[in-house]
Amino acid sequence: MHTPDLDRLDVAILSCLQADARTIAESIGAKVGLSAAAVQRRIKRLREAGVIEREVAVLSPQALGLTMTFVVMVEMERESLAVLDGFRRQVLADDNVQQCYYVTGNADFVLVVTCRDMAGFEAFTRRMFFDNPNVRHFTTSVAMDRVKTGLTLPLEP
Amino acid sequence: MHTPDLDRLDVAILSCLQADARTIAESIGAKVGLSAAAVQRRIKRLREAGVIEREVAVLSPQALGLTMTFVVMVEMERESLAVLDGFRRQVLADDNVQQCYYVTGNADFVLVVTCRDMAGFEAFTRRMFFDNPNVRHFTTSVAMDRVKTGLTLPLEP
DNA sequence: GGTGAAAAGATCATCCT
DNA sequence: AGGATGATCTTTTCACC
Repeated sequence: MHTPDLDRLDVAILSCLQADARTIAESIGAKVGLSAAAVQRRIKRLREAGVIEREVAVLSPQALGLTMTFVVMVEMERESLAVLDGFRRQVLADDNVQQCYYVTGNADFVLVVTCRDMAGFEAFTRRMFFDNPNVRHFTTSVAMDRVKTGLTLPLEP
Repeated sequence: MHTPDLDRLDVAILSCLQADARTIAESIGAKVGLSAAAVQRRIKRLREAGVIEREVAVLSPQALGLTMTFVVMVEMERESLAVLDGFRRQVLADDNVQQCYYVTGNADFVLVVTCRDMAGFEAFTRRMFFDNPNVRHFTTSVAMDRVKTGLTLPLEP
């Protein structure tokens, strides 16, 4: 993915859409000083260029009974490609893993995990860590508050 | 937020919408065995109940030139309510902070930060940490790979 | 929860600068 | 080339069953 030829208008449009993907083209146009049709065309381009990856519904974890969030730092036994790739696949397949980053430093992976309750998290640690001989160590932090739940990217340098 | 009265149909609808918020009611209806109008009505209810918090466009960090992602653990000087709240506000106001969790354990906050480059991250650490006497210590992990970038919540227990 | 008409929005071709 | 205008189709919305 390359060529980010984005002018101020594009940025303004993206800013609207990442706040609310259902904002109609007319409103966006009024805000940025463009006709509705022009806005639509730009949106189409932005979608095709992959700048807008997709449009999704953000669900309330609370409403779904997922009241607990954890941040888990995972350290692997040996950092072989096979081991890392295996864990990666496991992470992608597990619905309780909301996010996963492969990082430098002491830990190898940082996971954000949502669970219904502590029992759910225990079950998660079992299948994810204890049943996996490649996991050397993991450190759990319980999230007391989701201060910011990231979806919006900074559009201006 | 309460009332989680979600039947299988609701869950199926939510599953479609969190994958693609632009899925039209007709397609969803065909998939779950409901008329388009019925699907729309349920979606409206889910929105009003707050189960669907919002619908957003997911933008490509790469296309926006935000090639670097960091996971930062932050430890505050004193855990007074005023200090924590001040930092919270700072985090919410900073566009480079994609996510922030207030957690138990050694660290007080876990941040996911996106930046254009290392210089951008340095500027970030300055305004966020070095210029803040309440920050005792922070540990940075550079994300080499975003294995999973969380938007989908597990809908089935 | 289903059906059908009306309203709203997106899409496309065309013209304009 | 990029942006405005108007016809047309799709999708949502709402009354009613």
